[in-house]
Formats: sequence, structure tokens, C-alpha cells
Amino acid sequence: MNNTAQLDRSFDALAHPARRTIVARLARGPATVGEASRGLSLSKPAVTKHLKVLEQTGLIRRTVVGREHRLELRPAPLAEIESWIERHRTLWEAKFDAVERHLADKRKE
Amino acid sequence: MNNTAQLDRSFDALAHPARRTIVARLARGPATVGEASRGLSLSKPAVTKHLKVLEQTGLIRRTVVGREHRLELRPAPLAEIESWIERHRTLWEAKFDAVERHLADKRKE
DNA sequence: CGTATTGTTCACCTTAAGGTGAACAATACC
DNA sequence: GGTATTGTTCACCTTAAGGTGAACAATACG
Repeated sequence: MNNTAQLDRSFDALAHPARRTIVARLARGPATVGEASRGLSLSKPAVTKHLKVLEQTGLIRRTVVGREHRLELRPAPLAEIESWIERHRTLWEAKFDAVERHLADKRKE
Repeated sequence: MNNTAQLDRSFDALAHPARRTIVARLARGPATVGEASRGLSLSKPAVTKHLKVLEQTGLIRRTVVGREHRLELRPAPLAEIESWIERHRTLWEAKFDAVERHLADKRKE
């Protein structure tokens, strides 16, 4: 459940703006390579590499149909990241609230 | 609201297991550099560099008290990441559900 | 068949990330 | 004052990430 290596890859995959753009587009629905990378001013090899990262991370899936590659988002890694963050953020908030309460108690004295 | 550069830095900061470990510890409450990095088998310069990344990303804050540096988590970047992911994941789920409903409708025909 | 389209692979380059040991700085302690 | 502790800075090394143009592969289209 605490798969460090997978989280490494997921965070890393989303650290690049081009890859986040692609993910954001695929969140709107499947697309081909050309569609998913339109407007990113990147060479084709660069796009290919970014897609490979996303694919190996498990963030996207590819189906070759004719000469096009149809890409679709796989949200499981997103959910994993969200869960990791949510866990630690709320833990921190709990601690913080405890301190707040403690200070409030002291003010009452 | 859509601060790409900040998201770049935040995702990147959390992509390294050592930095995630430090963040996880600080979620339990403040700690010194030594405490926060205990058990990570890393040289001191390496720890210093990781802390610098976390600090510049805004994920931690440092208060020098005597010869110790007291570190505390700043959860805002975590919240930003969580929000980005949540937005796109739910968008995808909405699309997915729409397809599911469409298929269900077709099965009824 | 010839050619346009979609995308990958190849060979390469440059930069930055992550790591180290050694030296330094500042505070604490006896 | 001398020394231990806490942490950073310095100088360096190695590897991987990200980028490119050129060539290739496979399908589509006239």
C-alpha cells in the first residue's frame, strides 16, 4: 500500500508541465498523440519520450488503431498521489489544530 | 490559481523518497534537521540539499534556534497539488461515468 | 504505385540532479 | 579555552532528463 517506487514515478511524471498538460487533456477524454500534444511547442521525439514516461508510470494507456495511437488516462496513480498527500496534510492539520486548542486553553487561564 | 511553475516545483520536490520521508515526518510535527533525516542513509550535504529543495518549494519553513534548525511543514503546496489532481481525476471520472451510462442505455435497447 | 500523415527510433548534445569527503561556522558544554 | 555537536558550504563526480534533426515504419489516400 505504501509503494514508494510507484509514488516516485508518479510524482516525477507530473513534475513536467508538458506531461501535466497531456494528462489534463486526457482527463477530458481520449485523444491521439497529435491531439494530446497540440500547442506544446515540442519536437515529435520529445513528445514520444514524455508519453513513454506517462505510460510506464501507468498514467496513460495506448491503443494503436491504424496509424494513430489512441491515448486514454488511467487515474489509479492520480488516486494514489492524492491519497498520500491527503493523509499527511490532514495529519498535519490535526496536529496544528491541537496546538491551536492548546493555545486557546492557555488564553483562558 | 493555475501556477504551473509552483506545481512543477511541488511535484518535483515530492518525487524523491528522501524528501517524502522528511515531509511525512514533519507532518507528525516539527523536528530538527537531525531528527527529520534520521535513518535516511544519506550524507549531511545530501540532507542539506534536500532541505533546500523543500524550503524553496515552500513545503517547509526553517527557524534557527541556537545551533539547531527547527523545521516545520507548510501544507499550502500540498493542498495545491491535491487540488490539481482532484480536479482532473474527477473530471475523468465524470467522463467515464457518462460512457458507462451510455453503454447501459445501449444495453437496454 | 506515389505520396501524405502519424508517430517512433536513432544518434547526439547540454544541463541539472543527486551523491560524496573535507573543511568551515556557530553554538553548547566542561 | 578546548572540544563536542549541529548543520552548511565547497569542490568535485556521475548519471539521467530533456531537447534536437534526420531517418525510418506503417497506414491512408489519390
